[in-house]
Amino acid sequence: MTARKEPISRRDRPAKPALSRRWIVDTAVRIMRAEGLEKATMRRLAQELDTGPASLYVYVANTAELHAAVLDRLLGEVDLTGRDSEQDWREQLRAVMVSYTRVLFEHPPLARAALVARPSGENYLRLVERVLDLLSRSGASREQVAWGLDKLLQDATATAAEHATQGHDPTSEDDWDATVRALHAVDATTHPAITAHMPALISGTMPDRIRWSFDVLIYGITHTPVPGATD
Amino acid sequence: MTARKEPISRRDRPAKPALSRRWIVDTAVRIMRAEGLEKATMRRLAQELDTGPASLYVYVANTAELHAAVLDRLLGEVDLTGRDSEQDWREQLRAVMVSYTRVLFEHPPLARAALVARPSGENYLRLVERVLDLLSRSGASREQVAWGLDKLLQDATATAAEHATQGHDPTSEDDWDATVRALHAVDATTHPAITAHMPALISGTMPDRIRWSFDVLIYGITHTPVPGATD
DNA sequence: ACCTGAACACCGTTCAAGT
DNA sequence: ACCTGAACACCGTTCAAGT
Repeated sequence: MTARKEPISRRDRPAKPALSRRWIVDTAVRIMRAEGLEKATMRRLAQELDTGPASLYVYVANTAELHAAVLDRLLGEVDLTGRDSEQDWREQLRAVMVSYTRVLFEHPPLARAALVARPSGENYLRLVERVLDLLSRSGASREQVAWGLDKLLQDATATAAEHATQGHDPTSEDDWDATVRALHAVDATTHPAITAHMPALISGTMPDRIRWSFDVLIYGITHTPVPGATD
Repeated sequence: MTARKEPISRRDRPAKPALSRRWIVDTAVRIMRAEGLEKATMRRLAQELDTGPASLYVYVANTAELHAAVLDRLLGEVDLTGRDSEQDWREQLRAVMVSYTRVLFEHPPLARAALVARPSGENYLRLVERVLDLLSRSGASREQVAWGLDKLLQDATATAAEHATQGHDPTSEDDWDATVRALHAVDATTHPAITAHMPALISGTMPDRIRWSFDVLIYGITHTPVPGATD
């Protein structure tokens, strides 16, 4: 606690805050919001925190763990309350999933990180608790509810992860466009099914597709028994 | 065609094959099989092809496009034929999806790449054609079949992408383990639903979960009409 | 016209050496 | 004991300059 260094160095710049896991994650979130997750690198973080990259490894094991921590922080923004007027578990669950999807849609690289490094923070557990609670009101078996949770979260996460639009500038939107072009360019003789389904393959707004996916999963989950389940 | 250089340099090493997109992708596939997709970098590829990295950009636009090409090459291994004895479209489709999943499971980084850079190569189109053909035999509407295709491929791709096991050495399996530990450590008072569903949340073998997911999706897809569909 | 050496602007992670 | 400078071993992509 006793100052060993010259007080002058203290006045030169604002007091450098002590490094901590919390402060590192806070900074990573700030950089991600301003410039995207890809800029929240160990080196950049160290620079921002006025230290060397090696120092960060005292508080986080590696980049994957850091990104998992950032994800959990973001999951705190998911709205878990249903509207009070809404009594139906299905619509409350839909609202939670829409909120979760919306949060991930703002940061697709984070959705991709979520597919690799499974989260396990407190906000993730809160989300899991809420989804299980709502889904169990369907009357489906415990096994169906438990396995169904994974499918719901996986579907939303994968949909957000696919939503590339790297810099959402229209110059580099070639990705989905290339697939659409390939589907259109297909020969009707060699690919009759693609030709027959052509308008529908690329139809639908994102909200419509997300709504339909949710309905598909809920219907499937509540009607498909888990193999070997005892109840 | 006329030799301008000393013949001696020709004898020093085997003739350097002419660069081509095909040869680049072949080499990337070879490196991926031997050491994983993460080693199939532009620089490593250039080294392997005895040139500088800049030369590759004459044939591939960037790393994402290269990985998409590698994925399409791998998709050539997906078994699209159902067994002859099997007449049921559902079981034939299941076999195709299991084969697709199996191919991606051998290279999870490729599954992750597939979620980002949508493929559009010939083997991808062959797979799409086959899945649409089989799924349309369910009698579901064109819209349900078209949107259902996306869900089936997305589910299998995301499941493979999640299957991290980076170097499949047991020392770094902390990832899913951490989630399991977090679920177990949860307080029964604050997280009653997690506690109630606990055994089921982590139960099930991968084949059982994959089989159930397929059944959930097929049931949901064939029973959920697409909003605003005309047929 | 076609190709590429060399440079630019970065990465993650480790470990010996400092305080 | 705790922290970190500097190094190691890489990246993707571009562009001026060569053949």
